[in-house]
Amino acid sequence: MNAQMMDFVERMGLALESDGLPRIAGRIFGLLLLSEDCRSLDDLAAELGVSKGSVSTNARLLEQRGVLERNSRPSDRRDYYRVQPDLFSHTMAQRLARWQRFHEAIGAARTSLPIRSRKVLHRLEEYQAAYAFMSDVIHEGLTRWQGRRERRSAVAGLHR
Amino acid sequence: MNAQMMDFVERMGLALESDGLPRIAGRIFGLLLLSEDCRSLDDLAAELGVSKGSVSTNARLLEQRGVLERNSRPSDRRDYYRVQPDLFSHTMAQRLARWQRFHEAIGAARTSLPIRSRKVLHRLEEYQAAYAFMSDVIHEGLTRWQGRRERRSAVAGLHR
DNA sequence: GGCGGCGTTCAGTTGATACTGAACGCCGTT
DNA sequence: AACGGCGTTCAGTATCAACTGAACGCCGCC
Repeated sequence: MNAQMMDFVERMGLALESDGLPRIAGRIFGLLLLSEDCRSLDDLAAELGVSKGSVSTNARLLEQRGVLERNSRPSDRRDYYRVQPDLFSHTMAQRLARWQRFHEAIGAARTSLPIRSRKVLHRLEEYQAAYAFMSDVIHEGLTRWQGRRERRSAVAGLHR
Repeated sequence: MNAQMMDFVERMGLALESDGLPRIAGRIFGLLLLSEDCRSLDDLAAELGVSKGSVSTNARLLEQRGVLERNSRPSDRRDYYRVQPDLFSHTMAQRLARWQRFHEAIGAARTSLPIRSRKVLHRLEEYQAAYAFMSDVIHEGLTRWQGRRERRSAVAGLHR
């Protein structure tokens, strides 16, 4: 791994850290983003210079979040990781889900809290309406994008 | 402040904490979300049971992020805070901006890193294309929503 | 010019969590 | 059945950031 790649990996470490993930998770992600093939845990640990335990924990974390994909090979006990092929849709969906929890908290407050002020009630209603609207917009956009994607890969299939 | 409100405030504290902000910032936000009028720093500190210093720092942080708005009153040296009236658009724009930084890092990698693998190159290009597409979708949706908002408030103005 | 109320700042403490490294369990092989 | 390679787990450590509370600077008022 050359210096520029290490730099990129490190930037990804910080980027995902600011997203609430451990820094090593970000480094794993960055490294796999630049990797042609799947990589084993020991491979990742060696390349990043971190302990095997950290790589194991964080790779599984990223897999659970839909960022990485774990593969196995015949007659090989090792686990291999690579970035989720449909990375974009997964991370987008992930963000939406996290956002929705916030939205639900406001909804619960609006219905179950004894709110006297009309101004406050109106504020919460408006926020929820805006969320619902944008949620639809984003979901609709995502399905449109996936449609394009499938069409393109179908065409690419024909060219093979 | 009753128990249910404290519960909501606390939930907001955790929610914004998972977004990279201090917990107290989330609590301030939650409290102001349920408040009819502006609140002074001392007021917030007393109601939340935290130090004045924390409230000062975190309220300014939220103001800088476009979440809160700082007001002043004639012949009163105190600062008053309330939630940004157009909260939704601001937080949405904020999220997009943070996301774009991530996107730019990938763009820089794609152009300036010596990437041999076509597979990797294609992966990065696809991610960027998806980002560009969704960024447009979201921006377009936001302006549409703001249009609706203005029309509604204009109608409300007629009814007054 | 002293005084009190206000927001800000900063050193110190506390609390949380990422990370290490060693121990462990599992399993196929010899 | 012992061994080696693999992933996982966990106690211990180190690092980092939030939060406190006290000191500070500013400003209008008595």
